[in-house]
Amino acid sequence: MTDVATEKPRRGRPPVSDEQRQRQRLDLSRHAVRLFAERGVAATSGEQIAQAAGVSERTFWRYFPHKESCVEPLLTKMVDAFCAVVRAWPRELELIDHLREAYTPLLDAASDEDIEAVLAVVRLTQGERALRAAYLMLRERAEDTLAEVLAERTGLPRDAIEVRVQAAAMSAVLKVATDDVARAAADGVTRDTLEGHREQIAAALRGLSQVI
Amino acid sequence: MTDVATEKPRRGRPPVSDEQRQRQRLDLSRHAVRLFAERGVAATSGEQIAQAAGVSERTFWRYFPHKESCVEPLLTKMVDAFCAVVRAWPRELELIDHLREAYTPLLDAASDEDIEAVLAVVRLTQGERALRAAYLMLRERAEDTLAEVLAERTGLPRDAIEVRVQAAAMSAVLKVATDDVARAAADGVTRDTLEGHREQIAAALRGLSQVI
DNA sequence: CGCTTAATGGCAGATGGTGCCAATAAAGAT
DNA sequence: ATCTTTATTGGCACCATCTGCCATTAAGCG
Repeated sequence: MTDVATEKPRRGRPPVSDEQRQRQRLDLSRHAVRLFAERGVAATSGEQIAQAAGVSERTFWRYFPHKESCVEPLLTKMVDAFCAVVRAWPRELELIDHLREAYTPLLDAASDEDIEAVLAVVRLTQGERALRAAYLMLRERAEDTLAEVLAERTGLPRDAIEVRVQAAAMSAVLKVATDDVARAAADGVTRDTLEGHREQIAAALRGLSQVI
Repeated sequence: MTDVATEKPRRGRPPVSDEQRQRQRLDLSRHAVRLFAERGVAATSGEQIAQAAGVSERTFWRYFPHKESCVEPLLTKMVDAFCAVVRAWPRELELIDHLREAYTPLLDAASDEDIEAVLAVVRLTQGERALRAAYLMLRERAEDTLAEVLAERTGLPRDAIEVRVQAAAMSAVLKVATDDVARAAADGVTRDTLEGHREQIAAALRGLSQVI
């Protein structure tokens, strides 16, 4: 066998592409979040979300295992952006400096027109327990990515306690700073609020090194 | 009015004491966790938990708003113990030293005969998504307590970003170390595993200060 | 024992979420 | 164009989760 996935005569309807599926999820996500914000999570039924997005309730439940996971597609945008920046962290630079010059995912409007939506979701998680739980789970998944980067950097094994605790701490920094910027953006996102975010992260990192 | 709650002729059946209620919750909690461990969360219905504890399903749902919150009474034991130790942190001591001599909640069997049960729950949260979410929510609530202590110590306001990020980081340290000790205690809790826990926390704290 | 209030249990009902099957859609083969 | 094959969708039945409502019971007190 030269390639495992090579010889496939491929008959019948092909499965939809992964990007296609993600786009569908994102679309459903947007409708769900809008409804969540308007009337709260408890008062929004899966049927209503499905109807708003123009699909049957049954297929809605196929795209999301739980109602609260509707926030994932939007929230991962932010978390993934942070992880990507950390992954690109050059050895010779201090983290704080690297972030200052590379972490602009919220400013880079060209790369993401959902900024307001993402911040709105983060704000929602501050009041809706179910959404907060989903958010925290997402963050913990992201810790694995951070741990991998840190492991490579320090030469320690991926599951060394130092590595994992540092990853968790970095994640905490982003969490606190993000909560703040989301609150600050409650009434309109201005350039200032977004630029303030980087300074928040910087301040948080400085605060972190003062631990003990 | 000398006291707000003073003049109460108190007629009719008195409400049960708070401790009584907590004990009932803890009892339900133990049954629930045992069933969760035996057959998984999804395969355990509220009705079964109620039956095991000898109450009606209706009153079970009055004690716990969600099935997963059954783990709270046991998990708070551990989180609260940590918070209490941090609260007693004397100004003149390094945190790491204070913890070394004061953080023995898991060793102090006299104060808590549920050690094994607590560790079992932590282990459960590592495989059951729903329980993990409840655990993370609990931890985030505890961050407020930690933030309060840190605020008092540093003189900064309770909601200063440095304070909150340090609280989150401390919480992360405990989380990672606790996950480890729970895993280590998978086959029986020995004195060694428990004493190792303090060293885990120490190692984690050292790792934390190396961030950047 | 009556009176008052709190806790409990039972029942109905909406919502969350899954398994199953029929219907439809999208491709290649004939 | 039609047939065959496979993937997605929708509809339906069904169990579990959780809530509101009311009757019943328990616990105190005069």
